Amino acid sequence: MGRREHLLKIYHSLFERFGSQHWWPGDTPFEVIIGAILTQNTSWKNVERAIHSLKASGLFTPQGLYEIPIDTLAHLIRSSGYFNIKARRLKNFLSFLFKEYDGDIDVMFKEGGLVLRDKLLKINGLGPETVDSILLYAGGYPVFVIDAYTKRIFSRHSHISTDTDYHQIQTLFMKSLPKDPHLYNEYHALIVRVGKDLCKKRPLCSICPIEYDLHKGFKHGIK
DNA sequence: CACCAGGCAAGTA
DNA sequence: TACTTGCATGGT
Repeated sequence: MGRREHLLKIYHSLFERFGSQHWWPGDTPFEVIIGAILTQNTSWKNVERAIHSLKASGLFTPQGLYEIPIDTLAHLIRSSGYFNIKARRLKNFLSFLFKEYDGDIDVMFKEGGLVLRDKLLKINGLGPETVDSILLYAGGYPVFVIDAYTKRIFSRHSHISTDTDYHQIQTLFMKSLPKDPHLYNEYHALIVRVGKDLCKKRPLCSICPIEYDLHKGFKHGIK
């Protein structure tokens, strides 16, 4: 079985088991972007509280967050942890948004995917996972998001080695799978879903839907 | 009590 | 370049 078929098979078995994950939770692309920054190394539960606080402040708009003092912003997002550094990261993004696109998210997403990705990566505080989450889940670009769960699960199941870096893993998925934002959306969300409990501790969990596929002949990871 | 959560940048050698 | 550390709340 080829890589494409195998990755699709894993996807289908995950989808069959867990169903649609309805990602990204958020009412607007703006909210998705803010959530992507706030959820860095942080549970989504704590991020929800922070977003709730931001909404309650009445300033949950690009303009509102652009204008409030950074200390006030830090206070509002307290529950998401790392609030000082995240307040700065939000400010960095908003400064970029106003400087480049007059504060208009829709205008920003008119940029080509590769161009926008490079620009976002230059913002201090936005790394590859945050940027790709923004592109896929807020902008609808066909970009596969890689995270700690993806690395852990797919290395444990021998599809990649433990030292395969972000870009290599992303390339593996994107070269193998059809360039479909909906597929990338659901696949990443399902990986997070299965990583949260099933694949959490054991090197290979017998009840993990991915393991079933593992012993069917797919042995080559990259490198 | 320890450890983790939908990372990233900065410091050190 | 390759490691290590700081950031910080809230749940288990």
